[in-house]
Amino acid sequence: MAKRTVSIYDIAKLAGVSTATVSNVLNNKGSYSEKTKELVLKIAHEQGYVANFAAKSLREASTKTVAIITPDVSNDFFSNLVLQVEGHLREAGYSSYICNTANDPERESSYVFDLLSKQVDGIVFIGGTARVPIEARVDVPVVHIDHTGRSGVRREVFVGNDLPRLSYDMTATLFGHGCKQVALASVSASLYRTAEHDQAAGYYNYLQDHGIRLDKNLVLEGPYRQTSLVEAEQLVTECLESGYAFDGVVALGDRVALGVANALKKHGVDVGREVRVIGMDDSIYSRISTPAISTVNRHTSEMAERGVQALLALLRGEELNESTIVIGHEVIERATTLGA
Amino acid sequence: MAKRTVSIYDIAKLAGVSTATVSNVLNNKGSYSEKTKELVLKIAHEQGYVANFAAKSLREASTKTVAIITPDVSNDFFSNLVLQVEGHLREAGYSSYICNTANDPERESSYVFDLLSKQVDGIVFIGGTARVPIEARVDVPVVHIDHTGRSGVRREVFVGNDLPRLSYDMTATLFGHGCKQVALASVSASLYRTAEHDQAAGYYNYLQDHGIRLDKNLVLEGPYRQTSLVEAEQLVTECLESGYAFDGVVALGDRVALGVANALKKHGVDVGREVRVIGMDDSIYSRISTPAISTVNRHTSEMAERGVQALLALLRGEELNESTIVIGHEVIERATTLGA
DNA sequence: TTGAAAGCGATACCAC
DNA sequence: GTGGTATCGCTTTCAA
Repeated sequence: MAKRTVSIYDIAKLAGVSTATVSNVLNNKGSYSEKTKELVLKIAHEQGYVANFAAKSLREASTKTVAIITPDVSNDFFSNLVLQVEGHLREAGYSSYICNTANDPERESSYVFDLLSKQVDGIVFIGGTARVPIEARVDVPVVHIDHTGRSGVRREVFVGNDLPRLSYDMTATLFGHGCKQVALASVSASLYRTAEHDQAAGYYNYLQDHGIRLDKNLVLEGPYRQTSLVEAEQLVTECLESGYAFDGVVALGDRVALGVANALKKHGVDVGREVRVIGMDDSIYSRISTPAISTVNRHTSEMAERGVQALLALLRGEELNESTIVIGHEVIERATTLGA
Repeated sequence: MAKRTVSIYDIAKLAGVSTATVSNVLNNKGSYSEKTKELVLKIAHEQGYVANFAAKSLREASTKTVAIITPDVSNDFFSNLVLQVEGHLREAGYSSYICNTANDPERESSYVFDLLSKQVDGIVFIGGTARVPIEARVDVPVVHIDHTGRSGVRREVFVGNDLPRLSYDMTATLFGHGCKQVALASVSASLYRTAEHDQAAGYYNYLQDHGIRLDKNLVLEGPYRQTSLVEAEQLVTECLESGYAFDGVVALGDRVALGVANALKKHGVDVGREVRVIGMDDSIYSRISTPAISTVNRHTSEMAERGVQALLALLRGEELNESTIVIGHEVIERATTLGA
């Protein structure tokens, strides 16, 4: 701790060699004698040398860092994706900035500028909008995971489920159990409706395909005010107290489903028999609640993996032949639809 | 997009001024005429200029960035802390690296080296160990939130609850309700036992203070294998099936408490009346489960706030007169102890 | 008010 | 196998 910071230059002087040689040794590049190598390494270690990342990045015009931008890391659907993406990137030698926008579009765009300044090599959006500020000249590759909408960036790829189909399957599951009046429950931030819109589509499509008349009183939509759980509970309570009847609920999210189930339970409804409920995400919420909530596994591991694969390919400068990667999904039935 | 990247030099040339002036204008420093300012700003905007952070950091030997190291961002106790810390830092003009160690000590120490290389201005540890690798010459300030154990860093401060006292209060709550046989349930990674050790202490202390004999069969400790919830469920099940009786459980964590409650419910026990359970963290789990779980609010907002305050003070070069900041806590009683 | 130039730490080309 | 040196983009003295 003699000097404020020990640089490659200090090592060079101490070892009696040039900075070029030190750099070579430290990076396993070029050529040097075994003897020099050992000496340099020894001194570097003794001095507690740590490479200055800023200098390296400046010189190389690359940071080996990518940004992961997500609306809410405290939501475990997103946090799991973030963690997996981060893990795969790490294996590939990339560090990640994890950026939480708290569903705030302004923050999302301010992050983009900030990250551009930080010279990230790529950006991964998880959830939220695909709203890259147009003034921002993003020329790094961008991957959108569970995202909808275009952003106008040159090199970008979308990875996610077929959302209309996913909710179609949810709806079909309920009708398949003999439900006659199926409600839709959705809680979302108004500014971020694109994904919810796609998700709701499957519900509408199913009704249409089967000649079932849409009852707008059974479309329970609310803003994301407090937590989706509480919000959903309220929506269902209001609906019940208005006297509307239903025997099935397609809930766009497990937390929403949990809120729905809670409201029903409080009204003495036997969830799973009298009213069937299906959520989406296969989160821990759906597993721990009683009764256990039927849901849809969205194959997030695959999303993360394919997303990172695509990003790495773009980073390598490869051209991708598909700009949209569709990930499968799977309905998981539990007590709230099986009634077991 | 004519050039690969537009630098301060390009702006200077276009505006017919020097880089020094451009730098001044862009940073509101030094002095310049209103006219120059407007011209520079206009050109910078036109060219889509974005400051190169690496160059700036290199020059200033400061990154205005701090690292937040945490064992598990998918645990909402930690993720909430992380988010709050990040928010406060952001307000103070600092960016954050969020680093997830996945409870892996190797990763924790590799992060430290990595971050040192990235020239972070400070480090915030949340949860986990306080194990800063001794070979690492950390001379940036370090704040430990909900952490125990010293690390040997020069400028560091600890912020957290009085854990022995916290669990003492939990235990007291159960005995206060007339419980006679109170068990302790704890799930933790063996490598990270320091915090759990402190937490368990309160339970032991209470028994000792009140002349209650410790029954080791009622100490339910398990490793963190799958999830603490499942693990706890298993521990309690085993205990019940071995024929040990208890009428109260101090669970070190809400997820643990939830697992305990689930196991009891499955065995037909009326949780809250026959057996009282108290968890810790006041997480969403304790609120959404039925019956609602009694818990301890650990004042995480205050932890985050005081922690960041301390870090900022250290960053400013101030000397702190206290190296340990104790945050209060509060028992929140719900159905699992009130039996309502 | 403005500018010339040094220097932060690392890399890489090109001589030797 | 080794070393001198220009360079990345920016900030900051010190002069003008």
